[in-house]
Amino acid sequence: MYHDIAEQIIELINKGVFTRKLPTEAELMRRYSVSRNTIRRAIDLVYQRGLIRRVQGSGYFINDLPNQSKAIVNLSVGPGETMHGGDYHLSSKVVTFDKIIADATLAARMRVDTGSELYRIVRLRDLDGERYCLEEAYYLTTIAPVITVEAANHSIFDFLAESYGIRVSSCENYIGMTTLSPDQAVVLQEKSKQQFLTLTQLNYYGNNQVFNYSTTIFVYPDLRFYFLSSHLQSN
Amino acid sequence: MYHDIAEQIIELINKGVFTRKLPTEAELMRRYSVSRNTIRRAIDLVYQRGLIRRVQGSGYFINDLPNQSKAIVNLSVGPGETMHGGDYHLSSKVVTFDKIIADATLAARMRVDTGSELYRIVRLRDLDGERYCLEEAYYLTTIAPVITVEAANHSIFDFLAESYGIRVSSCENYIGMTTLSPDQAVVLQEKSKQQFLTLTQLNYYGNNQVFNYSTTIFVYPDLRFYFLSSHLQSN
DNA sequence: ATTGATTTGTTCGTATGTATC
DNA sequence: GGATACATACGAACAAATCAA
Repeated sequence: MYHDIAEQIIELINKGVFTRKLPTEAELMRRYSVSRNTIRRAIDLVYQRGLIRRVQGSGYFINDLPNQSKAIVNLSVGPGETMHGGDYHLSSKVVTFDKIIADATLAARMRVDTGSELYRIVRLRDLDGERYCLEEAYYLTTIAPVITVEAANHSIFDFLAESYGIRVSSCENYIGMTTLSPDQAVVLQEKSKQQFLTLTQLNYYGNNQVFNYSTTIFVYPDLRFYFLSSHLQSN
Repeated sequence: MYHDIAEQIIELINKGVFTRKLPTEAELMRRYSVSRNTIRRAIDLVYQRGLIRRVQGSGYFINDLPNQSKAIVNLSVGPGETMHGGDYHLSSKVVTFDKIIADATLAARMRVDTGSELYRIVRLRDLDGERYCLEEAYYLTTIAPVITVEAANHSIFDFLAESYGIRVSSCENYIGMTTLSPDQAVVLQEKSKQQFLTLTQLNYYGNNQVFNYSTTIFVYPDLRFYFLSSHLQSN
């Protein structure tokens, strides 16, 4: 339930219903007819998404991300809706779609046995008509025996959720830089010497297993990754 | 209290006392003589640091970050102890240390008034003797009237905590790429055409105000930023 | 400047649900 | 099916920071 409440609050923030602050806990309790604990858990989720700051004695303040950059990818939120703001269109074109056998390095990265069968899906993605990224993703066929081409052209995660009830529980993220391989340079029509931001993600299925490994190369100009981190306070 | 318990658990993970899994909640309750709620809150913090995965009915599994890269910066943890693992030495050499007046763009980024007085501290940092990063940081003098050179050569955040009781509550992070300015190229002894990873951070003081703004350029080879994100599950 | 009300933070207890083993 | 282990939800009390009269 607190998940639902969190989503509703997030939607109200994105719609601009809540601007500077959230309502107080007491008011949210009345609004949703739940206990304080439940409201606070919902607010935790909103907070973890990097949308608010919490100030004891004062309230919950909504973060207004400054436009330092044309495009800001919010990595605190789930896959598929990473762009900050909301009004944009992300399209996909499948470049490669086949089954492969995991070699030693790929198996190590995905923490599965060498020889495991994997779907390989390479997609070229555009953001509002402009070239956005090249994504190379691997899925364990033992977990998702069938993935359709339609799904690959839209949202694979949505497909997996609907068909197999697979939901991502947590995701490890690695950000770095890389140059393009000759193949990638051709597909992306970019120079092979230039450096690009890359995001490597390891998605965990509920049963404590990696089911997806992906590396995404971003060619969108002046891109920024955003996320909020909260800190432990020793005393 | 759950902060302290979280730190102890984290230390036990880093020391290798807990390897594959954490003890069960029930056992941790006994061990620390606290209620289940408190243990769960502590575990929440460990989880948010990206150190464990949670699996209902089974337990808490410790993440073992693979060595994809020579250096992995864990951004889920606080400033000053960002490197994964623990056994390393980060040294600082102050390049610039003065007071300046915020111009329009800097003021906008820090969300303060134009004309606010700021400390500017530029530091060159080495990791285990190897050139690591160039950090340009700004601090509001209204919040920290005096910052010593000694502090700048060591940990400014520790200094602020001890002297003024300032603790970071939350931190916005922006990751991108940049080329070096001529000055920066000279200081770093790098080519001005090359691209480098940059991390821009906005640290919030408890009272809902930005007190620190910094941009760090990383020149360490093959660096990766790591963090864990958890996802909302709609149903 | 102090007090009092408001608002979030922490901790306890309890009960029930759900996934895993 | 039963036991174990984590997830969710309610209620209650007090602490601590903030804010306004």
